[in-house]
Amino acid sequence: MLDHRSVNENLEEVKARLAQRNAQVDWDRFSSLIAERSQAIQAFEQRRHEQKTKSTEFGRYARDPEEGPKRRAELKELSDLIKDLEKRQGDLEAELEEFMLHLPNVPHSSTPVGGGEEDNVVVRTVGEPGSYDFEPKAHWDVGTDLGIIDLETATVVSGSRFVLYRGMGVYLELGLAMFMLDVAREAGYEPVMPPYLVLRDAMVGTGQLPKFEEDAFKVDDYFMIPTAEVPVTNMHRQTILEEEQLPIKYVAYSSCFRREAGSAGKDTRGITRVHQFQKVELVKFTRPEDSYEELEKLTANAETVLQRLELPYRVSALCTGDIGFSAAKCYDIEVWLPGQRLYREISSCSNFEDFQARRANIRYRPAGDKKPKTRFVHTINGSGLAVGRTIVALLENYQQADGTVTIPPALQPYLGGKKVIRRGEW
RNA sequence: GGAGGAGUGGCCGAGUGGUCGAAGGCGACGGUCUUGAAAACCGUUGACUCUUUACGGGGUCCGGAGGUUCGAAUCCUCUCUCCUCCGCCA
Repeated sequence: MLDHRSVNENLEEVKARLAQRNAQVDWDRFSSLIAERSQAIQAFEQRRHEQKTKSTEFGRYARDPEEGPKRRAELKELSDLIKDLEKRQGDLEAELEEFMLHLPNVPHSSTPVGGGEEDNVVVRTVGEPGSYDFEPKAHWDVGTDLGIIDLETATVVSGSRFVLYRGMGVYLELGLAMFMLDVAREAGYEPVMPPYLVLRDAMVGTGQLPKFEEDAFKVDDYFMIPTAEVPVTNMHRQTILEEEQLPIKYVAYSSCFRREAGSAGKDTRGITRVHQFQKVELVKFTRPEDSYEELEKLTANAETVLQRLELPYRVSALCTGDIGFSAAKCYDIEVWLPGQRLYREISSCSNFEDFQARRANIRYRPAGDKKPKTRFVHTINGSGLAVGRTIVALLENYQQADGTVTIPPALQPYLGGKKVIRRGEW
């Protein structure tokens, strides 16, 4: 959420910046809300002050047969008026809050300006796509032939857009997760396994709600997490941290659940877009002045996984038209998939600045000075990595002509020393 | 699920209708004293928000929401969380 005061102070600039990300905003409504709210608050507070003064004074006259009833009646009238004023103030504040919750974040100055995916900027390409003396297959063929990905059975059990891993597919999933956790641990992240069901407030805190409710699965009053970013970022909601604690770094392993509303027909083959997948997520809480440096580091931490797995990839800076609702800056890490001959997103690393912190009310107290005012932290997160898509990348990049898949050395210790995945072996 | 109990400032803990944002203690910070430190003593010490160039002046918040009242930390209703006992359970 943006701060309505600073938006109001920099109105023209914010208008222009949000227009770059194609946000439709009723700015006239914003301006009138600001004015009405301020007016309502002042009216209420003025009367409230009057009431406090007179009520205290009333104590002296309460039992006076002359003054008592007279003053009581007068105060009753004032009290009724105040109730109306208070309600009006509350209504306006709620309306402004609702308005602000629907505004996306302002893109950072380093975010490329552009209308859509085609305007994203590749900032680096790492590793060379391998060469194959046969036609590399897509992962759905490789995985199905090996018997480690069973899409047909998943459909029987749960319908479309689900995956069922079996045999070595299971160990691949868990081994990769452990490997990624270790990479993050080396970089100083504390491991977390969060709840998969969260309160509505948590979803509002990280920006999934109220605007994107149709994207989430709901169970009773709970929401199923679309990413561990939600429970992990909200670990510190409504709290004031000490500056010495920052940066706080967590790595979480969790399943993620997404409706994939609005992506009908997109990526229907294979396991790149399913309703449930697992992901290792990196989350940081930092001082504002450090957040962009920390974003670079976090992105590098995610890249380490690909480098050790020796998978070719590239990193793109998303443009203003393609960036997520809550993000000010975002890098996508895309892994090369020879079977499909394309780069596919495997991680998305974003700096939200204080956008989430303001929603979830996550602050810190600067060290040093006598009476430091609390400030909002900056939050950063990124996948490190999406496990399912990493399996996709391994299957497509390490497939052999005979249908087997070799396991990169860095991962072998996590798979009991196994070097090759063969059909029927687990 | 049933029966009790409890939620107050960074922490502990008083406070059952008015002058309470809230005693007292601890902690932290500043100062006096000291060669230095400790002790002692004095002082400061919540968040948010409106208004103001500034100085300042208001308002809100005692788990949350609503209600009663001229006036609520205090009374009422609902709700959330935690603790104890019983039941159930991976």
